[in-house]
Amino acid sequence: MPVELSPSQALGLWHAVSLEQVRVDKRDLTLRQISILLQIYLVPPPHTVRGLAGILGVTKPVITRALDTMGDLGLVTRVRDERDKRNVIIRRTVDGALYLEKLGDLIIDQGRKLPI
Amino acid sequence: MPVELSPSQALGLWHAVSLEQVRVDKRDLTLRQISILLQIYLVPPPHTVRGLAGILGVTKPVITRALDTMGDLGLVTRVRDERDKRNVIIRRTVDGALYLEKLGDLIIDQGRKLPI
DNA sequence: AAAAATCGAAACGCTTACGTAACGATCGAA
DNA sequence: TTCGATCGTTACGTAAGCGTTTCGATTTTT
Repeated sequence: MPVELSPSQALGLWHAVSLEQVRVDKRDLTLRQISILLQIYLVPPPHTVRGLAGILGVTKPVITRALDTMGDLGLVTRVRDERDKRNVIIRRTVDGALYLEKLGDLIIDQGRKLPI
Repeated sequence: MPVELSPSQALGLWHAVSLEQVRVDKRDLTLRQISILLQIYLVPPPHTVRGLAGILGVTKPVITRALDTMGDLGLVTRVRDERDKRNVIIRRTVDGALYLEKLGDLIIDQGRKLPI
């Protein structure tokens, strides 16, 4: 059941959500960080640094730094993989789930408010 | 004619669009920058630094810096207001319009691809 | 057991962003 | 005309981002 959007609806939705998110939340995540966060929470685990780097098309240090920052913000955690100790498994947190839950609500709300 | 989205559709859409935008475009704009860009292009002018700062709920230097960066990227331009020379009018550019047009297409495409 | 491959992180120098405070330029009112 | 208010920018020190390269730890291969 796809979602059909007009050009004005598409950008209008992005506009309203981005604006409200900026107003509500002090944390100014980059698009990369948001992508990582959504990937971790919407796609079944396990998630590794290398895997995320490949999916986003960026280098590994980019992922490491994003995880550092979002870790400080409490949005994700890292745990060593005990089966292969070279790997690090990225795990979800309650705060991260809450952050995305609010974002989802925001998208739904702003979608309802769209004109035309 | 509002857009009705389920929670999974809302976050799924955001996920797919963010991910693809990161992959396609090297410029990693922050949510603040994207908000400014959309505000400039979707809301009738004139746009001033102070006005944008008020709308986003941030300080003026934040806007100035975002305009510096996006100006370097060719996404916006600034012109002195001749009627009141204290003001600066932020103007759209061809590249900026192109950037948002592609983003709009991406949102529409990913909306169509949404499952459920 | 030794060598090669792989993982994530750290180091490097540089760029961009932040918040707060101060700035010069300009306008409006006293 | 002078004084205060308002505009956007700059300056300051700090934090976080980048790409590239190197690193230690671990696993796999030979």
